[in-house]
Amino acid sequence: MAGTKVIGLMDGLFSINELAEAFDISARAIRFYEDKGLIAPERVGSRRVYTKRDRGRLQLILRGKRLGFSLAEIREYLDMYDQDPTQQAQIRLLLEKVSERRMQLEQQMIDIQDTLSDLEDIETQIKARL
Amino acid sequence: MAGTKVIGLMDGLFSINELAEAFDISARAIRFYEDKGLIAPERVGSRRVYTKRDRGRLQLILRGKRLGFSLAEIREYLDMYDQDPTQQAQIRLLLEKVSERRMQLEQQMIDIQDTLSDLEDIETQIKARL
DNA sequence: TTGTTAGTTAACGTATACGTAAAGTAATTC
DNA sequence: GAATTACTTTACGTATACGTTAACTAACAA
Repeated sequence: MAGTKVIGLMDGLFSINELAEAFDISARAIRFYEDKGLIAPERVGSRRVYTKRDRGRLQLILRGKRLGFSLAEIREYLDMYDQDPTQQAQIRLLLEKVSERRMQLEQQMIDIQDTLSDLEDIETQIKARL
Repeated sequence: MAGTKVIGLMDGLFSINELAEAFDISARAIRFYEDKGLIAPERVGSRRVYTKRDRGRLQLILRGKRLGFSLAEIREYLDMYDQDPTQQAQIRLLLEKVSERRMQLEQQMIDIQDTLSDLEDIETQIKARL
């Protein structure tokens, strides 16, 4: 079973390598996310087959990573999405985390500015010596 | 020698714990940075004594960390600052790195926006059910 | 003199997120 | 039927950034 074409996998279905390529990550990474319970594709024989929904989850995983959340945290939020979306308490918790992250980003922006301005000073000094 | 007050340490001089407290990091972390060659305080006996300049370096280290640079990278840039500041090539390299980081931050901002907007959708749906 | 405090070095331990073989299997191609 | 392709599971390895004892030392207070 493993190592076959599975004939295009039908519409809206993807192989692990298709997703890996699409998102520019390794297949190993995707399997790792599965190990950690973040995603659970169906199997055709032993091979993983991903639906559009799985693809969407993967996208959320990657967004979470870019935001600096750990896989464990991302897992919690994915589970949250799966459950009844009326669980307001959890949504508030997520809102809090996102807002924390936003503050961090704002600090980082300041750091970038400070660094750039240090660099400008140096460049100015260099030019002054010429 | 170790375990003394060192009588305020004079003006503009700091103990490891003073710096740890000031920057809200552990003394262990500061020693770790020293191990990695990012900072090199003088000793009075066996105890570390930090000057204002050391303090400045520490601040740069922490800024670098907030920007997502590894300690190894930060070390390179600190070394750069130490050397002749006319080494334009290195400054350009740093400018590149900072600019890369800026792009990442911009992506993160987009991710934050996307996440917030997902959350808004959920909240809207919740309210619609009431 | 005995604590107490504030430090020291040395070294093993920990978490996260994969990378990287190694060895095997199944379907398709030649 | 042999080779190739595209997977699969298992499991050890790696990098980063410290945390955490453990055992020791020196100055000062009581």
